[in-house]
Amino acid sequence: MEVEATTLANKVCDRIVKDIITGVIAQGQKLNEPELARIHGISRGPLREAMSRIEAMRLITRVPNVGARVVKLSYGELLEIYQIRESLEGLAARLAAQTMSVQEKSELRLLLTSHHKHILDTQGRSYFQQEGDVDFHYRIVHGSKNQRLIDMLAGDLYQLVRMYRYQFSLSSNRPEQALKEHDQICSAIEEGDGELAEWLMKRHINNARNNIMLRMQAQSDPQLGETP
Amino acid sequence: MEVEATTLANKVCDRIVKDIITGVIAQGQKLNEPELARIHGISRGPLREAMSRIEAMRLITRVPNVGARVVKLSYGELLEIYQIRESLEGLAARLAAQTMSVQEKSELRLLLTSHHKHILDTQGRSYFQQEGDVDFHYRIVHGSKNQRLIDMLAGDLYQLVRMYRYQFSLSSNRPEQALKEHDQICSAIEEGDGELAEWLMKRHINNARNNIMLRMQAQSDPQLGETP
DNA sequence: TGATCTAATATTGTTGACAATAGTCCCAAT
DNA sequence: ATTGGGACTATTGTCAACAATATTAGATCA
Repeated sequence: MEVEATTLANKVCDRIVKDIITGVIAQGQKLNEPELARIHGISRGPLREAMSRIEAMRLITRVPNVGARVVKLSYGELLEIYQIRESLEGLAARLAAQTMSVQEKSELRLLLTSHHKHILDTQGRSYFQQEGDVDFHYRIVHGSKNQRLIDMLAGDLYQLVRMYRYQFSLSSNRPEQALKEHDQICSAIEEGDGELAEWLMKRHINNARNNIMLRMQAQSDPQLGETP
Repeated sequence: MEVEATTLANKVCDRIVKDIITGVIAQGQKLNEPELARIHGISRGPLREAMSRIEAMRLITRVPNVGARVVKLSYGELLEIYQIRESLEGLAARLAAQTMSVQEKSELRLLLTSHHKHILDTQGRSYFQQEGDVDFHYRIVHGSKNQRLIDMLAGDLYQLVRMYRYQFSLSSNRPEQALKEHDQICSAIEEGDGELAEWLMKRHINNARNNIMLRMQAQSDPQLGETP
């Protein structure tokens, strides 16, 4: 049983990232180094290293001699992310269809059936659905076997997406529809039809993006115009 | 005249990145912290922060308690990068065609004419051609106005591409062809034809990728098969 | 001769103190 | 009353020493 060697900076990095994503540390909040170090029981050295990493995944922004703040989420940024996801996950789906092993494909199908069951059980509304969605996309990305693609998506972007879901309460209000789209994508992958898988995935993410834009309008309409 | 405030870690980070890209620090080489710190005249604290950042842009890999090494370049990784570039820069070209200002478009065209002149002058073979190519792509990416896309491409991927060009001497052996493709892309952008710009950009990068694969085969063929 | 254990060395991880910069608060002057 | 300046505080940036881990070299035994 090999115990994974790690460092204080790593562990604290993970904890802080989790706190940021779940909103324990609010967006836009200033990060005070001595305070954070005290909270996590380490000194400022490793803490600063952890913060460098968190900065690299763009969860915080740092200004020299001033300090670090948690990023402020906006619908605009979220749309940017979804544009990129559409492109990259389309690619991932195509590659996955071409290179996934039989075992990987059957595991993906298994995941979908369990999601289906879960949606029926909870009548289509549950927190778990969100993480399930991430799972599905996560597996396809890994199925692409393109390590850099995997790192870009699973490493950074999905963290952001999870953060938005937590804090904008972006639970999909169309779980059945999403599941159906997942099912189509899965079928295309099973059949090794890369082109179709890519097309379906892009449409799937574009649908989600449109969904976000609708919500965005609904939320900004009541205030009706910021400048007369 | 506002002097940009910065930190030792930042400055040293830039210098080390440059050394890695240009091969002053060879691929696969171990990075010794005390030695590096001495060379750059700083202590290990800021140096380690710089290294964290360099790790984040995947120019080095770190193992806890063991140390950091410069990444080893491989054709496989390069192909991975080009797959991603094809996807993302296709997107960037489409967005650029839709959102670039008149001024940006004319500057892009100006850049191309200067490239054309330069190719004629040097009869199609020069180091500058490489950086010129980066310039062209760089501008289109910025024209997309998608800040996250800009960061992903200009921040990390292009650094890698430049590193490969330096160390694999990947000078394009088809500068006239590349210029022609650039010209087509530029025209599509000028006309605001996003779909065409995307398609052309994807084909352009795919061509470059095929070019790399050819060279890769030519280089590995002589050894003929690693396992009988 | 070769392998394995052990001690010595080098390198990385961590800490607390010091220096430099930015933010604040209070006071005075118009 | 408001604005400008200056001292004070808080926070970030940097350093050098210490602790923990990995690597290396040498010695011992089969």
